[in-house]
Amino acid sequence: MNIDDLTALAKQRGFFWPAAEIYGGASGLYDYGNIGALFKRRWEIVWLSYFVDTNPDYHLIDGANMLPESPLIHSGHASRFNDVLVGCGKCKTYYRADVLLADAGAKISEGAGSEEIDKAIRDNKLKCPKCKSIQFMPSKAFNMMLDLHLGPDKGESGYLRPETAQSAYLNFFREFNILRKQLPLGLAVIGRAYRNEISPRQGLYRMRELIQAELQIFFDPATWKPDISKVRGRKLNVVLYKKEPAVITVEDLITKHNIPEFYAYHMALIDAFYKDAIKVPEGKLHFLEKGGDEKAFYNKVHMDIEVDVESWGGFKEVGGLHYRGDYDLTQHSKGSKQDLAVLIDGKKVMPNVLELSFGVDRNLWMLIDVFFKKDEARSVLKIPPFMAPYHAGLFALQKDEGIDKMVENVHNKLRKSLKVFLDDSGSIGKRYARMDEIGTPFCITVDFDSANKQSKEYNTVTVRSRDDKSQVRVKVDELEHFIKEKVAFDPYKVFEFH
RNA sequence: GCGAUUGUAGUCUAGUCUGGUAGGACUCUGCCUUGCCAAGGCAGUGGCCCGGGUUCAAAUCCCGGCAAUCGCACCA
Repeated sequence: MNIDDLTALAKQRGFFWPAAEIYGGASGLYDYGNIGALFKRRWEIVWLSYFVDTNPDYHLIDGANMLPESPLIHSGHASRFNDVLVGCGKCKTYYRADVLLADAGAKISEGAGSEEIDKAIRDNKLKCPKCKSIQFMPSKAFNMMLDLHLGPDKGESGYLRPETAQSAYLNFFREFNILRKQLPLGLAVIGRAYRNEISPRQGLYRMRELIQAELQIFFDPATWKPDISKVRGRKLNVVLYKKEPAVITVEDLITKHNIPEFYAYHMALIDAFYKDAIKVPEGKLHFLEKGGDEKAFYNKVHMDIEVDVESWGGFKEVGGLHYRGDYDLTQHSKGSKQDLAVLIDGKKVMPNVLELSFGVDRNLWMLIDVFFKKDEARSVLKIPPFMAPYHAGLFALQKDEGIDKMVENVHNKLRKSLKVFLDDSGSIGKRYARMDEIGTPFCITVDFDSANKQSKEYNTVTVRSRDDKSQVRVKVDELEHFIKEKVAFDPYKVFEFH
């Protein structure tokens, strides 16, 4: 499926489309529609139940999307997100000034301002790499963060948060005190982050407003030992830094490739989430290790979780696993002048952070791409049943008073615990087809026999399954249980958490 | 941000070069027919991305904007 087909499907079937579409849209901003919002909710619930609810030490919190300037100065975002760009006056190509100067061997101080950089460009007689011109336009700071003025007049400076992680770091100390002062402690946030991307691209891949689902695990590196025996023998597809793709066992990652035990454990945990729970096909998921310049400076170990997404042209990042050391809390200790180190067994410990980070929008796009199957006969979104926006469609086979009554009866039985789509327009085949395209796993049809007291089939309905079109007759009284157990998500059946 | 390509009903698309009543498919609505896999018949709704210019006349040509795709750059 290519990018145009996917966006057409998304618009047609109610998943997502450009924000402010009737005004021509806005680059990098998307709205979720009636189906997309349900789809997103399913993904978030599944993610939470797998990564957070399975561990009594992990908790969901929520944080402000607007933050004052100070925490983002000390997190490093205000300077690190703040690139000085310089444009060639002749060919109008823009470059990052620090990169250009470094390539020319010029020395420039960290966080240098525009004036210093313009002077350095002149002093070093820099040439445009493309057209060799020496006429550069005045450099200008470009901040990836969207700035705010909180309050009247110019107001207090602030930013929309560039990552949800900061909400977890800023709340760590209070949560640590509330939650019995123990490590490890996990704080999860699902929410929006904002980046003023220069060039949003590829649908939901790079957006200016994005949804992140992140789990920040605060731990004492001296003592944290997840039970590695649960993941022993698991084979992972890994592309180590500057290496060829390989299949490596968890043990080998630890013993032969220097990956920390807790890190390898979480790689396996994530691997099971995608391959065993969501059923991303073997070979379509790998871990890509980042190193050198591509790795964020504070990360000790950094791997992207990538999935082969046809409409994005290959393997693309849908999540990340980052061992951030104690960078975040150390920085916020300095910035806030509050000591965020904690006392564990009489010893001061600056907690380390392992970050499990997922792009929700990207994951939803990926699911559509990977699981949408089209042939001459039909189009089916074969997502896992627990991800489906609607659990079931409910149809009357014919127009008939008795049947309509039975439909209402069935609907009342199901609606409390299942999301049911009622449809009475068009042929039965057309109604099945509509449900197939939004991934509804079951369609319930009430026919004459269902409503006919004389019939042996009285009070039964047919349940048609999305993937193989097979049908079974189910008693109305057993229907709720029948469907519920098939659309439920049980993380304990996927991974041995305890 | 630079460059190339593109923008026509809800979706896909013909028409644009060479200016002259915007056509089709699917969808959607109603009726008839049928009743377990996108059936058929009849009828109907709905469109040239936005703004300006040239012209008797602009979907078509020109300028500006917005948006999308691809490439470059960017992506702590």
